[in-house]
Amino acid sequence: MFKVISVTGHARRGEFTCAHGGTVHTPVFMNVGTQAAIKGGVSAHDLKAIGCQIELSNTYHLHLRPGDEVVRTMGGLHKFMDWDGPILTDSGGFQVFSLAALRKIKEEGVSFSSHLDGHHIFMGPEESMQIQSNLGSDVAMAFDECVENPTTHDYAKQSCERTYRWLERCKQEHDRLNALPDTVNPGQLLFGINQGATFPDLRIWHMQEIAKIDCDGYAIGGLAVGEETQVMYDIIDAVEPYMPADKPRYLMGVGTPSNIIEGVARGVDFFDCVMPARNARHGKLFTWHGTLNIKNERYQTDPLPLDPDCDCPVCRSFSRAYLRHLFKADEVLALRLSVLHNLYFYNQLMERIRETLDAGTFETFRARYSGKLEERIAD
RNA sequence: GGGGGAAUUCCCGAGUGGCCAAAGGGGACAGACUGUAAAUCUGCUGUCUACGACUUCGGUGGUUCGAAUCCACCUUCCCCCA
Repeated sequence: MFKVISVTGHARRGEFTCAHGGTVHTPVFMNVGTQAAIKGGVSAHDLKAIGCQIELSNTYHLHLRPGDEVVRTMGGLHKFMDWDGPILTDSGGFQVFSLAALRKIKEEGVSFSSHLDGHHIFMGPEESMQIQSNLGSDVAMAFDECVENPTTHDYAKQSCERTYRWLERCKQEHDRLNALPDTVNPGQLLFGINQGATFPDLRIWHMQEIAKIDCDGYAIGGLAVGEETQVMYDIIDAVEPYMPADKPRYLMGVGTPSNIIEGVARGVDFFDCVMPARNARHGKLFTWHGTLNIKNERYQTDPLPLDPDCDCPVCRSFSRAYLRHLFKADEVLALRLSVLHNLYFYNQLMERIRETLDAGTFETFRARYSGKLEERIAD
């Protein structure tokens, strides 16, 4: 269920509820735990402490390991990872893009060579739905093709027409599985995904078509894959008027803090991105004053917390000098603390966005921070 | 006391006459990262008035058109025998 509480320009405040957890307040950032774990040694238990409302896991990866049947046997993803909040599963569509060298696309679906051992895997709309049903996530994503950038209009057209046909099959299979007596999560929702590369005409056509299929939410996929940032914003602007206003909107895989602020301003409700976790593991940390690379020599004897304006568990306790030391000494704690901080920052960013939307000061917030939060911290 | 071996750029370690400012690791320094094949990948690591020049391979002195590489002595370290 989704309810729009208020609209400021195009930006929306909303409430989302699903089979698990309480109310998800949107706009929201989904914390990414691809393999039922946040990389860097962060467990589902830690998610609460860093303000995570909803977690995201991956169909392809969990199908390969441990296997969705295993997860089903263990009672579903929520029990398996001991997270009782909402879980959205990505469909494997992104792996059609990221594992391009290892797959072949046909109308029926996609053949992959497992990146783990090379064995043959077939995944089409039905398989993706079955796996996500076994995982028991709260939101299943439609199986789509995330097209690489750049591409031709011809290919993008052919691809998003196929993705449309795949959504019809996803919807049918999803409804069938949800109705089975022993399904893991009968309340599982389905989100459709808009494609069309960087071509507004295809994007709009595709959005209009998938809106006719009754999904519980709609995502914009295939962006932030190498195109200029402004192109991404332009596509969102073009598609947004055609997205059902009463359904949640999810901008997949995005993005930087500024991308998120700009996405919210354009009417997006859900985001997810590996960036905060991956950058954290690589020592690049977000603060309200800009980014910093904690491994840099300048922090060797810096007694300040990562961000003096952050009240996350890491900033409350540890100095930059200590964090830097942990990185230089290859301690896994460096990864854990950094990931906790960056995810807290992202979750806090969303909270500030929601607060300023409620207070009517979002545009001030946007003007102050959009385009700024990725810049290197000033001395 | 006798015999043998070794000293290379921050570290380890290749290199035994020109293709050597010197392989390869490591470390240091810096950068990238957008629905995670990423605790990964990339660059850089003698000096400079920098597509060229200069100074380096324990020290000094030789041989040679040319030496990190050959010779002599010196210094330091390691191993074996007493």
